[in-house]
Amino acid sequence: MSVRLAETPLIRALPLFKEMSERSFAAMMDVSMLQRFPARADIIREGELPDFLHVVVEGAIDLFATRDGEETTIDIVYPVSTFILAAVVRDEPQLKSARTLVPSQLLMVPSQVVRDTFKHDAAFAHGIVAELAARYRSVTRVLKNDRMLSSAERLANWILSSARRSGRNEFDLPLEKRKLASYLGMTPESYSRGMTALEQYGVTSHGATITVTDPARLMEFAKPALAADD
Amino acid sequence: MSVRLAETPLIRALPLFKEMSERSFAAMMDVSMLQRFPARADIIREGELPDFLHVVVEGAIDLFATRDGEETTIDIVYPVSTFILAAVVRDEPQLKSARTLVPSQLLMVPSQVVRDTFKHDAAFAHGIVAELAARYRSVTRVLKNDRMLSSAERLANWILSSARRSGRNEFDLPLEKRKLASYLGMTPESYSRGMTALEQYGVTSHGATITVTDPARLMEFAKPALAADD
DNA sequence: GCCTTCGATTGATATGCATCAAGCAGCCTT
DNA sequence: AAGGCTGCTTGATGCATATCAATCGAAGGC
Repeated sequence: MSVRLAETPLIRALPLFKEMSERSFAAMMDVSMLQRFPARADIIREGELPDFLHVVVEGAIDLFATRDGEETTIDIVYPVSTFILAAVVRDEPQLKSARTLVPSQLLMVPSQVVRDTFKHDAAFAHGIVAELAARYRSVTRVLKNDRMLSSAERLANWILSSARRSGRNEFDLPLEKRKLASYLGMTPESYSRGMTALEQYGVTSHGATITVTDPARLMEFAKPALAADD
Repeated sequence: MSVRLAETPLIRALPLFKEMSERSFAAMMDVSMLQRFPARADIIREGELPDFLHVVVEGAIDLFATRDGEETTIDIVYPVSTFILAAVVRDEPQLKSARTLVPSQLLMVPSQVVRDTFKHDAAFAHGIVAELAARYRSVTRVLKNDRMLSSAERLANWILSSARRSGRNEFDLPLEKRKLASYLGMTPESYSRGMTALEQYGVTSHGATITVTDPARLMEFAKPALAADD
């Protein structure tokens, strides 16, 4: 049940945990678990109270909402970051479900421990504030994009940020196209058509590889004023 | 420039400020301002760095995003609560603009002071965490509604929460219909048509007064699984 | 009390995107 | 190498909602 500190350098380095005292961190790890899950494993379900704060150590997590059997992907989380922090600190029902996209390793910190620790360790509280604020801004951006951009523009903006993140003009899709489509708030069909539409704006794709051949042209189309900072 | 403590009981009672030490609170008020604005006054503009954390003491604030001259209302804030907290704690550009909807009174706390105080006053840090988490969940809900509900369903859900909040089956619109429409992510025309469509589900409206004549029927239509808690 | 103005409504039309329905291609299995 | 599964693409159609345009109606000014 307990996690050895030797296994945690990546976690310790997270903004959320970096500044907290060695003592609280050790105590927290002592009651946490590091667990492996296969691909497509259900991790948490919408509507339930959060038992654990989760940290993605390895793999990828799909955060999605359900209604009438329909799903929409709200966020996709990669190492090393956390999910359902807000539900944990408020101890309120989760608004999203989570499942692994690929085989993943998760650190699970009992949520009561998170709440207790953040009351006693100021540095941890600051980490939580920074993380929550960043996430808040991120959802806000998604909402703005959904409301004000066409599906092709959202796609273009996503390609631009992915290229920027990778530091190159060519990169591979880190997930299924259908998931990406859902994440961008559109159907797989619309994603596909959007992609062909973007060809005239300096994007080509072969299989899972996307190449930005004319970044300036693409930016002109995407008008990435809204694009990301954090 | 400074705010006298006698003027602040409402602010002091806010979850955000309630638990903090008298000393930090007094110091914070000492460098804050209480200011009145007429209706439709611009308060902050998207893209700028936050100079102040704002608290709506009186009136109503429209938080909106702009693009190509188009606007969409992201949130509407009533007394007594805060806005642009996330941008303040991260000291990053605001993602939304704000303007008064009606004559309003705002408390303005210099953002550097907010950041300093939350480093020294643990109780204030906790308040910020709770507030941020609540807001995060609230945007998440809006996003889910936008993605998964039809415009009429969003409207129905909004009516149900408004009725619940007012404690009665009849209530008055607290703002222009066009603003409400934008807030719900639709045009004024769609709002209007949505309203007539809801008549067969137990809602009538005359002018700015909305009456839920058959709550059960309306709930059946709205399927308010996603509705609010906080 | 009438006129002006601005928002709300209603109607007609347009369009973006979803949905439905086949094809198609890569990949795994045998 | 053949078959079949799965996910991607492409085409045809439909629907929800935006857009455009006109009328209506209430609130405020003169």
